[in-house]
Amino acid sequence: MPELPEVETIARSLRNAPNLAFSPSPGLNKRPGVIGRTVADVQVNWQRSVAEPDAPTFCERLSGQTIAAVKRRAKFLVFQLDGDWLLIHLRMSGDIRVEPRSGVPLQAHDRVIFNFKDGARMVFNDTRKFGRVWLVEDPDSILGCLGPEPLSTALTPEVFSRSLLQQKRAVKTVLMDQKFLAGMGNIYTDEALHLARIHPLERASSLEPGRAEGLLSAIREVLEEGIRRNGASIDWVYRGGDFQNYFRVYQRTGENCPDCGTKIERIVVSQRGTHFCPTCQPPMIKG
DNA sequence: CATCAACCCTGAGAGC
DNA sequence: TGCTCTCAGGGTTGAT
Repeated sequence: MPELPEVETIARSLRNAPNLAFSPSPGLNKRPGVIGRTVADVQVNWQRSVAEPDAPTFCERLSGQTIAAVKRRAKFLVFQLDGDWLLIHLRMSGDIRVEPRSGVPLQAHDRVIFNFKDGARMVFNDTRKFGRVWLVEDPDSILGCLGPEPLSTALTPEVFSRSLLQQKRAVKTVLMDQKFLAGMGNIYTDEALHLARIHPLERASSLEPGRAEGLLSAIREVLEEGIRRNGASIDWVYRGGDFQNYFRVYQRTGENCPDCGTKIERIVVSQRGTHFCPTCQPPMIKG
């Protein structure tokens, strides 16, 4: 599922020069981007993929607007247009393609198709239909409640530690709370907790400053490695990344811990499959 | 406020 | 081989 590194990878490819040639399987840095392209019309194949406004208004208002910039905030793709902002959340199975409008057939699960005036199109494909698109005047109406970006220098170890100390919930639950920290998902949370040698069920408030700082470093390390490897390609959505080959614990239940060899265990935390090493990440002894 | 379960969906994988 | 069944999973919503 796309988390911060996957969305960042897609955002970067969308910022590539728009005049690159379309070819069957180009590397991520050779795919044509969308900056400067103008929307001609929009086709919605699944109404519920459009969160706001209603689908007909969404299509009508987008027509004629030009993409000025593409950014990422948390797991959102953020497109700055002429007056409005287009937001896309890929959720579990969403993906974005940029391709020619003619000569290339649409695919199964193509939900929203943005046709550009220059003959290209951007396609939002989403097998499980969990993803959403928004068209809003003020992006903060959707993004305003998000917590800090984990890679931002504004998030200092001191700030992070102080925030954790105020949270009684399990540390994994807290890290995945988008209001607390923006962009972490199940994969990178499990990976970061293993790297930091912290049990996923430990109360966040029990992490003293030293371990909180270690946790922030681990979060940044796994996110940066994910971005460096162009994200992870799993859930049958191939995005060109290969971080899935370097998971320490995620979906490795019963396999050996890369650090100590103990069998990786799986539990459920906040309704999410959670993978950890019982030796490297021992439960806190209350005292 | 914290916690928890249901919900939205599809297809992979298991079981038969 | 092919059918049916179970389940994962991000984020939202509603119940406890």
